[in-house]
Amino acid sequence: MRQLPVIAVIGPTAAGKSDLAVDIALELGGEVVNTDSMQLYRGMDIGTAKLSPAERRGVPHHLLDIWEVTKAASVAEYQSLVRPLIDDLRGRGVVPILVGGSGLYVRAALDDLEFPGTDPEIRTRLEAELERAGPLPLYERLRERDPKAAEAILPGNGRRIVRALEVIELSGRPFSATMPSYDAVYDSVQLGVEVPREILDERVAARVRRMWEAGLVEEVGRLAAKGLAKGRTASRALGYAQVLRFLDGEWSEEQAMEETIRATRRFVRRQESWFRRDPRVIWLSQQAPDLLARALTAARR
RNA sequence: GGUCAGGUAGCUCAGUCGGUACGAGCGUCCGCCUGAAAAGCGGAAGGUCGGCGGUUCGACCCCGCCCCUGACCA
Repeated sequence: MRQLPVIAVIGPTAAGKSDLAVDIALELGGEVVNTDSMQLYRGMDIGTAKLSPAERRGVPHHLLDIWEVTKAASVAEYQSLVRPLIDDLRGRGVVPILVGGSGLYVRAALDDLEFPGTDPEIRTRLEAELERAGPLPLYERLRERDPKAAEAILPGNGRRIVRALEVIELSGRPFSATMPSYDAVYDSVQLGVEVPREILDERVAARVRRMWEAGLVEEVGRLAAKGLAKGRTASRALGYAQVLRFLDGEWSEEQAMEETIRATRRFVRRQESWFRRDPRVIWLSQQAPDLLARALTAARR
């Protein structure tokens, strides 16, 4: 019997990916693999809309709750965890069903992406320079050393410029040598869950309000005690960043909630434009009554 | 009823001592980004400057009347 492809359920926040993934898993005897950068954090449950154990309906979920909030997220590290996991599942004849809205993480799992390494010393030095002189001098240097990379990165994007220069210095090769492609390493199918924008925006607002009712503020308070504010990435997560500002007295609670809705909407737009450009994605309307059937058809091709 | 303040981009507001609105932030739309990707970066579209008259070569800016909003007085 032919092995089923790796399935990835992608799409914007609040589109209904997690539930569909469980549906598919139950149908195919698969297991779920998280591709969401923030659900990797332990204790970040309400704000990341992590499925509760009951909602997982007995389907094993992998790569949830593996990082402390003080840990800085890293795609490269994520890749080193997810690849062996996928291999293991396939080895057992289990269909891996990836779910999550972190586009780069999905690519890191599925595609032939290599992350050239990092060096704290170089990184620190470049970041200090960025702080001191702004992005332009760094950008000029990048243009000299790697014109192709400079073309892909905008002059004001300090963070990306620093990373490119770091890679060049570290590897002695141009950053552009390892730039992305759409070459998959697995036989895979990406299912994009699509929701009309107006409806999605409403779902986002409703979901954020529900998070508040479910105790997001208390959750953030608990994580704050564990050093959330010091976490370079976790403290920036949608909802968490805003509640931290509320807890600091900078914003009212109402304001924190409104800002969370606004920021989530912006995020949704970015997710859509990221996923839209990948021609391999098979888009399915979340509204279709036979969504699961369509998803299974697409998965079996 | 009176006094004062104000009516400029979808929203909140700058601005022009009369010479084609340099507007800004937010929102909207579009896009970019390989070790922070729920982060980071960029581009675009939006205005007959409350209405009607008047003064002027020329008014969003001056004058008159009107409408609307807010505060205060009665």
